[in-house]
Amino acid sequence: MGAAQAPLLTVYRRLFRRFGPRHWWPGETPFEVAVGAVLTQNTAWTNVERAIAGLKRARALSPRRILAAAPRRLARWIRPAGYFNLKARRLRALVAWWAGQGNPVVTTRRRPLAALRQELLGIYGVGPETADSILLYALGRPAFVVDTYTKRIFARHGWVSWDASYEALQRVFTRRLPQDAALYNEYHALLVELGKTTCLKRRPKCGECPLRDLGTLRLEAGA
DNA sequence: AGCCAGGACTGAG
DNA sequence: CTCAGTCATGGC
Repeated sequence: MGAAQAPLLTVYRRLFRRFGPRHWWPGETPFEVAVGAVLTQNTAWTNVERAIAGLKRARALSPRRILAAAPRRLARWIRPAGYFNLKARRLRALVAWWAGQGNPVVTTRRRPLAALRQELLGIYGVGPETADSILLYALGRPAFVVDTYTKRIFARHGWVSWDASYEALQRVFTRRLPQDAALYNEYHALLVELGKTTCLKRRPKCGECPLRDLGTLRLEAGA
């Protein structure tokens, strides 16, 4: 530790200076955050907002209402989020788990992070990123969220390999940063902002990237 | 008119 | 295990 974690904190400070606090996750309650985590899978957030608005308009944004709804109806409410049939099923699976826990924010508080993460991964439609998003942004646990932007940004700078696995990429962060939910919260949000505004897929605006001159960090090799 | 978006599951090899 | 195919709307 010590010197090894410095580069990642430097990256963080640069992003924070550029973009400021992101106030993530957009969502009024932990339950809404968890729902959003499923709805946003491979989907633009603006579409997720419409879907959540649809649920609210139908007064259906609660575990009971979602579990009671017919699949068709649930799918119709979340239609703007895309993949609505698929996501209706995934949502139901997650909400069934959520309701079964009582209030997960309270009931999971003392459970080991790794075990809880494994349990989430066992839910239909919950993969690594969705699980970590729920852990971090709904449950306040220090689970670093890795997404396409994270990989693209770090790989494009040559700091990690393009074919690094999710877990490998996550370890780069968790092994070099303090286990701090507030830090992970802001860090991921900042990476998404950089990804949406600057580190674009086809036409990256590398000239505007605040990380441009950081040089070689070799985050994997040193780990 | 494509391309892209805060992925995950499935079946084939 | 790796990997293409699948799922679908809306913005640019």
